[in-house]
Amino acid sequence: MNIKRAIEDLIKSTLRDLGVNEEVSFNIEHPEDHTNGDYSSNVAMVFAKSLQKNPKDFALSIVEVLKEKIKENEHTQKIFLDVKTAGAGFINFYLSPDFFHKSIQDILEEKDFGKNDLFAGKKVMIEYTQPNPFKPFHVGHLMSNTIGESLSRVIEYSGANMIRANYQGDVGLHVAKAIYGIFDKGEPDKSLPVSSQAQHIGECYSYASNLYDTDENIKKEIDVINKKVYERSDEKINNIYDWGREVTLEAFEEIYKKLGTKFDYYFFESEMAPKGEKIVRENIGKVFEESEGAIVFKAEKYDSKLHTRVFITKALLPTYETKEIALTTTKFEKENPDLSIVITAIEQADYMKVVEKAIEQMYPDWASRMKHVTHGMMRLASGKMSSRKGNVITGESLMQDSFSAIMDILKDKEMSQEEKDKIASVVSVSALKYSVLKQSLNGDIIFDFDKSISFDGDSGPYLQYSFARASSLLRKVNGELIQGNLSNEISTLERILYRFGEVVERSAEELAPNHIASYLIEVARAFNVYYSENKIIDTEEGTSEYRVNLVKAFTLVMQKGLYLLGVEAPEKM
RNA sequence: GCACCCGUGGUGAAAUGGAUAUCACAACAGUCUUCGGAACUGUUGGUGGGGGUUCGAUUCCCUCCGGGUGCACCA
Repeated sequence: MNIKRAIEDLIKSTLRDLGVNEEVSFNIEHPEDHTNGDYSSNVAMVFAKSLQKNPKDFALSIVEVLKEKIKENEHTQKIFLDVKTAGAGFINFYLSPDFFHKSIQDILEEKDFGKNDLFAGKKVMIEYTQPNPFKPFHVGHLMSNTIGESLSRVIEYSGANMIRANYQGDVGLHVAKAIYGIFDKGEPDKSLPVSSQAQHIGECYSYASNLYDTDENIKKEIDVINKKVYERSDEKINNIYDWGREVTLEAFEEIYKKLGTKFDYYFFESEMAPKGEKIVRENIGKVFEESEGAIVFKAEKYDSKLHTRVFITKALLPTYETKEIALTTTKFEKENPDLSIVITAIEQADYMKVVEKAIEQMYPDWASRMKHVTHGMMRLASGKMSSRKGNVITGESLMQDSFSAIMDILKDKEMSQEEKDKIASVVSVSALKYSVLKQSLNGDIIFDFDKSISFDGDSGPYLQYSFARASSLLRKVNGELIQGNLSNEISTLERILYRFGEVVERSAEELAPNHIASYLIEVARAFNVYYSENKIIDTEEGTSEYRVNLVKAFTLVMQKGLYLLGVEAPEKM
């Protein structure tokens, strides 16, 4: 049952009864302090002004009618304990113990508790991660992947048919740099795991990249390699290219597996260039124009805040912008999604607006279904991370360090090595993902290694720990359970578990996973407090069935919530 | 220079225009015969400056200051 919607309906019908026909939006929210009710509405204050009434008085008359309506219906009579006014004109709704007890039962019984239909019947394509073969998989990619996977799950849970896509840059100058570096520093030992080989290639890239900026002759050599890669005219280069592309892509695949992502589509820049170029050339004079020898799109003609960008260089090479057009049209031709989301760091924001404006001129219907979601940059204290300069923390090394730190904690626990590996992997991924997802997407993340793998307080492992603790508890329950009288004292845990669905819906609506993360922290805290204050398994008095159900409901919500963040819920850790 | 994003305790963050601004880390003080201490309880400390809109502003508008990102042939 959707209690929030029920309250909204009650208020609306009350307003009609009072002769208020205006359509003004009002809030229904949870007061921070539950002594102010489980739900609270500002409806009286919102309408007071236009109706020229005193908000407190108006609130009182609304409450009077509300109470009548609640009494009229047996169902609502059971749900609400009280409705009253407070403060400047708030109307506060107090839910009954009955409601809370029933809500625990609902969580246990409803198969997809917390689901909503915001995206019901919609096909949504989402593109995220976008690493480049021959370059390291750095923490920025980890961030994009984490956000993309979580959003995918949230939208999916809101009813959509999700299609996950990745776009990888397998052509361009960075490839030539890496190949030059491999020529100079040698190939890695091919018996090593692909991740080590990929790491070597990444180092070769950074090495050559520095030389490219500082040594004029080497720059020329790399430019020659770049041309040869493009033409596929040199067998030796082709061999290295084919091997390097495969190895780095395989290494990415291992990372995706650890992170729990599986893509339905892999798009490559190499496939997009010819198609994009054709589209751009066909629209010269209509959308694009020649300027200084290049083919450009003057976006400022359509929107003064945008700027001109080059789509085909005067050396006749298609740019990233052109490939993006091909990528977009390919997506719509293949899947025709109702919504096409692309997730990148915010540095791409203006670039993407220009490209979207160009697409709008040619394919207005598709353009209207595009949505660019940006997130802040991962930053180090020392400044921006750049794989070009080599001052990156790779996603791989970070995951490894996090893994080792957890192995250290597990070393004295009694479990098999295999079990420890599994747990360390699941917990380390959650530590990293949570540190990204707990905050809103805007704004940079100041990257602090110790905090990103912190295991207590506001962290992913804290969530998992509380889940494992509850699971352990449930394993120990045996024997006859006592029905007993249910208490009228309602714990914080009971007061927030039923809100899960509201939080998921809000996250889907705003495309903001951080709401789920902060909700889960509240839930975990509430559980840990409940746990410390209440005896669940009671060998003397007997174990209460309701308490066991409450713990069960907690594990179900936590498990589903962790899933939506892209994290597993281990029963032991 | 222009555009966009961001300024919240010492640090990192939360808060849909609402009530006494919420957490975590750090610091300090407790809980330890534990249904799993990766836990629980408590203390100290905060909205960059100035205007405006509003019954009410961390939130919206203007301005200044500070940080980040982008602005023609890279991706």
